[in-house]
Amino acid sequence: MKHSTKRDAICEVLGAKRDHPTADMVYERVREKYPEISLATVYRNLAQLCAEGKIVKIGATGRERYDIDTSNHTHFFCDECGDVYDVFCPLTLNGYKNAENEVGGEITSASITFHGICRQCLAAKK
Amino acid sequence: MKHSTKRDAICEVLGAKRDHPTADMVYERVREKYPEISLATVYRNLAQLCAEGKIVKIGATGRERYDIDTSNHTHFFCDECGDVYDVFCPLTLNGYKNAENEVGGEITSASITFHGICRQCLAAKK
DNA sequence: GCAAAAGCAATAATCGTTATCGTTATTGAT
DNA sequence: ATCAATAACGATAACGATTATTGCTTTTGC
Repeated sequence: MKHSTKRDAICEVLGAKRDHPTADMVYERVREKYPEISLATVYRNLAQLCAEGKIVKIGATGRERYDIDTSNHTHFFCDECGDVYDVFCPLTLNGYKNAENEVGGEITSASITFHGICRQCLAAKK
Repeated sequence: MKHSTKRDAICEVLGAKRDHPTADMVYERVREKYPEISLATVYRNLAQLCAEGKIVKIGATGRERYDIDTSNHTHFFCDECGDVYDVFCPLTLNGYKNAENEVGGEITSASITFHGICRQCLAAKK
């Protein structure tokens, strides 16, 4: 992979505000610096960075979101505003081995996601 | 909600082979009995049944899958063949409360999904 | 500097899903 | 049984997110 100014800008955007932006959001933010960038370039580079393991795609149905933090952590989706927050506190899943026995195959990963209402939306509701 | 022959057929298909079919798969299977059914009708009824809580949509990025079993259980996605299997063995998640404290909001649900290689694909690899 | 390879913008195309619209089936009251 | 209200229907257009294509432009190793 060659060096690219646009890809740098995309990484910079992902690092600056870690709110797990969508491709569109990344596009809008990069455009502030490079107004000529194309949405296709954003998609292409996001896919490329994912393939390289430099960023991670968060499985959000309908609209994908991207996270530059590839360390092991969980995500909390606010069902009210749609924002995504990180959860770094340690979580343990018991019964994992039984699950593997039940399916008979090999479980390579277990993903946990939280849904609910975030602090701000909770406060706004009162 | 009025009674409908097509909706019955869709439920029947979902009940017959519980392999968590996609809308397309449901469409193909219902067509064996009702060749004139439209894909739109399938989507419409699947959405309706979901809204009624009669079936459940499995969050599979890109292509949704449907499950007539609304009881609490987990899903295992085979990354090789794409099939989805049920996991009924009990799982417990520790650290849940800490997560809620960390985000400050209210966690209403936690979803767990497994990924890996199913029994068949594992056997085929040897 | 120069040529090869990767990157780029613009845009067309694709995919899964949803909305629209004119017609048909189901229902509950007569 | 009839009839009007309304939900459901099929066909298809539209939609939003993403991917592929194409012809041109940077970047890089030499």
